Amino acid sequence: MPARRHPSSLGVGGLTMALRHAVLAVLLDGEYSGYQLAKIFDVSFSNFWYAVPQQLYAELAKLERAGLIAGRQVIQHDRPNKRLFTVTPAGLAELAAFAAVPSKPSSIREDLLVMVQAVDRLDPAPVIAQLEERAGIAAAKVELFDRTLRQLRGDLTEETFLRESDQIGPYLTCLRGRRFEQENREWCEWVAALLRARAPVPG
Amino acid sequence: MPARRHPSSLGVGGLTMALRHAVLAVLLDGEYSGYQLAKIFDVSFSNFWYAVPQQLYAELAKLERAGLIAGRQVIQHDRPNKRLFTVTPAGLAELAAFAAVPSKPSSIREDLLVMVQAVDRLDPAPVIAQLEERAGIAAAKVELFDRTLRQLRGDLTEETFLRESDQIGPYLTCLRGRRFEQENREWCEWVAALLRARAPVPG
DNA sequence: GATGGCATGTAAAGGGTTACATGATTAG
DNA sequence: CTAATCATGTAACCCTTTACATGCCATC
Repeated sequence: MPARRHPSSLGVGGLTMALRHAVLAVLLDGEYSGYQLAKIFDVSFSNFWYAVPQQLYAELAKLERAGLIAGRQVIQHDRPNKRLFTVTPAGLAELAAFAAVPSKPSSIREDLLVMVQAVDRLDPAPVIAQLEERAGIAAAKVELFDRTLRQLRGDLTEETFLRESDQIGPYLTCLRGRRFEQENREWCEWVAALLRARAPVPG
Repeated sequence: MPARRHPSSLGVGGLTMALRHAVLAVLLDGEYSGYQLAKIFDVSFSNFWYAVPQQLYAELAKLERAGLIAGRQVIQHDRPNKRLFTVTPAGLAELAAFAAVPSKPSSIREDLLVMVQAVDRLDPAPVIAQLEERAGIAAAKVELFDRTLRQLRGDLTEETFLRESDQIGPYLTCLRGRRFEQENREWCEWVAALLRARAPVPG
């Protein structure tokens, strides 16, 4: 049986490039360096994708080799030099092709939910502690997203902004992030209170 | 040069076995075969983790070798034989250790959000189509979860069930899944309508 | 005799996480 | 002098995904 293999193309034919399109989408907003992207994709800030710096530097290199982004060196005297990247026409075409293909719903995979699933047979105390901590983290993200939303829409009301601005994509994804974290917060607080009421723990 | 390392190492012999604990948590509810687990972890059913059958068979083999679960052969005459697995005391201890370690928030990684992020520079029509399709999928999952919740609580009201049952973990995670899908549905519908209003498309 | 559900895997490729590594400049 | 921020990577390992593979039984 001859194994049919794809020549592991560095070029554009790939089907499931995960990070690739997220980076392209962010770079549509403007020029960024790997370091700046790392902050945008940081777990405590990202509203639609998460990645660590190492991933981003590797992906930027691949994207540049594939001609989907172009980098330019920026000499700085007060700090280390950096390279800023922009999306090329080929990169925009790649994004358009990506958006035309039906996407699969993302997997839910959350360690905290695994713990809650098993909580009937475990000591609830550490689970309660983690739920309460997570509720706090979620609340902080809600506030962060609210600040980001205010900044994005400037002086306009949300309604006006969404009707007239030509850059609403980041606003819409930020709104989704806000809703998710708000739900997360409410659920964590509610479950923590419930578990506390059932099996009171000191502290 | 001796180790110059960050003080942020968590210390606990940190292997990040991802699926492992999810499987253990589900097997706490009772005996299941790989095939049955595959249905529970299926994308269209799972409320807190998602995995394909191949992953599960591999993980079950590893868990059994590690002594965290025990399998027993069940001879069937009307259909192929199967192996049912249960959690061993060592497996329960592993879960308890897992629950005691602070968990990190899960990454948000959603192709559809990447498309919305970039929608200002793309043809909105396919994005709108996908948002509407996703809203329908989310609505179906909400209904599925509602049926599951009713089944889990039986004749009891939710309040009574949550106060008195000794198996509320699966119910709580299912509630989280329901909330997530409901949010998803509302956001997708809202964004689709907004994009339609801004750039009317035929159809 | 074809389809569909039950039941269990192997192999290869792709993507993500962790650990390790380097070096500049500014603020305290 | 120390820490923090800026800036960029490499390497190894682990996890996930996709494709391939097998075989039984019941029903239509």
